[in-house]
Amino acid sequence: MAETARTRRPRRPFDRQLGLERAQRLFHERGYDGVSLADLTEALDINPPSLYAAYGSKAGLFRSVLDRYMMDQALPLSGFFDGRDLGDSLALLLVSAADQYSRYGDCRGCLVTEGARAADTDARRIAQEFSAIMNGAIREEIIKRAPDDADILTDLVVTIIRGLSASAYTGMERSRLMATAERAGAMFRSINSSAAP
Amino acid sequence: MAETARTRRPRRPFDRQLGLERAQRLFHERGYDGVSLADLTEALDINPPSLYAAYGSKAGLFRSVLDRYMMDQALPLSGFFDGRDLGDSLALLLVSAADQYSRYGDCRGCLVTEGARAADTDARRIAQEFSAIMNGAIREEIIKRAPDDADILTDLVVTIIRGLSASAYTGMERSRLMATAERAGAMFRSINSSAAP
DNA sequence: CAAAATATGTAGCGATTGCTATTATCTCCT
DNA sequence: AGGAGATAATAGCAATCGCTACATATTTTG
Repeated sequence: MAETARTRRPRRPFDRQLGLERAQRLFHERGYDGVSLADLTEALDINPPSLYAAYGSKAGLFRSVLDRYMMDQALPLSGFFDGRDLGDSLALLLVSAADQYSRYGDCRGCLVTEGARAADTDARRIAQEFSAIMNGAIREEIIKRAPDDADILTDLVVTIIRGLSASAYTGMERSRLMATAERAGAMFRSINSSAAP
Repeated sequence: MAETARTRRPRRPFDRQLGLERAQRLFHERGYDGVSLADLTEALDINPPSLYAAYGSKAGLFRSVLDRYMMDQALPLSGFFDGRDLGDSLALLLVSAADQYSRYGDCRGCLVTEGARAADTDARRIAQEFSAIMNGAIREEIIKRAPDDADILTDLVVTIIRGLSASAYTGMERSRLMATAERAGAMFRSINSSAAP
């Protein structure tokens, strides 16, 4: 071809880990549907073919991002539950979630929870896989302490966590979110006295 | 013009109220971002110019839909609060929300709450306007009964409602959602004994 | 009954979507 | 140094996005 490009700009292989980091930030700030390929390639400073070679697709990149997110942002569940009674553990879980969901400036809420209702079918399915893993892990901890109430308690905790994520994502300020989680947690502390039907 | 169309199909003015109904269903099932103009014009059985003449834009149609939704699906707040103590009122509010969010087949969760985190900027802003109205109304009822705790209690109830909407929207089955709301409500019933700091 | 006003259907706009065929450049290995 | 293989950039694909100019049909009005 005639090759207009004397302006062509060769480069060294890009850092895929750094790319994941930047993509995570974007997805977290704007949600899967709110981020376009163009946004991603610009943020990672690469061209579309590189992105596809590295991550397979936009949804594939999202999956890799969620993997990374689960690795280094997943709440240390067993740490919450060890050496505390169930009510205190669940309270701590809620407060920790609220803390994380409002700690990082524009990356509010839970990336997985919010991703689970993307309009894009693939992204939603992927996020819901991760969501099921998280919820299953919570259930496993609860079932050890309250086998009879594990299902309902898990549903309740997970639902409140989803609420915290939603409130964080839609802009509730950090201090109020934390107070909300504290208050919700306080209700769990009386769990042993009010749990029995 | 040459006019290929002897197949052209004239019609009477379309029913805008019925159009709103069908659009509401679509937005509720798939979310704002998940519904395209093509989806809408097909569902309403009209052409794009008619949609724009009637509702102004996709976002304008969404606003009209939310208006309609608030009119005939808004929970009868004052009914919940009259003649009950605050804990019972809030419990009833949660259970009623869960009931509504899981009652209508594929239209799960709260249209306003879910709309408030659309990727589309306009849709999000519009839904958040309505959300603020709803939350304000809840706060007004609470403030009459517990002026000192109104802010935190409102945040807590609203956050749990958001969680119920999220759980419903992402597919939690009705019986479990209802049980979750019941359980969350039960925690509010002890509110008078545990509310004071 | 004809003209004005209103609302429709046809067709397609420019922009953006996620994605890829092809080509140029780099690194590595002998 | 020079060829082989890997990885990047250019350019642009078909499809869809929200939306609109224009012509045709219907309804209302004088």
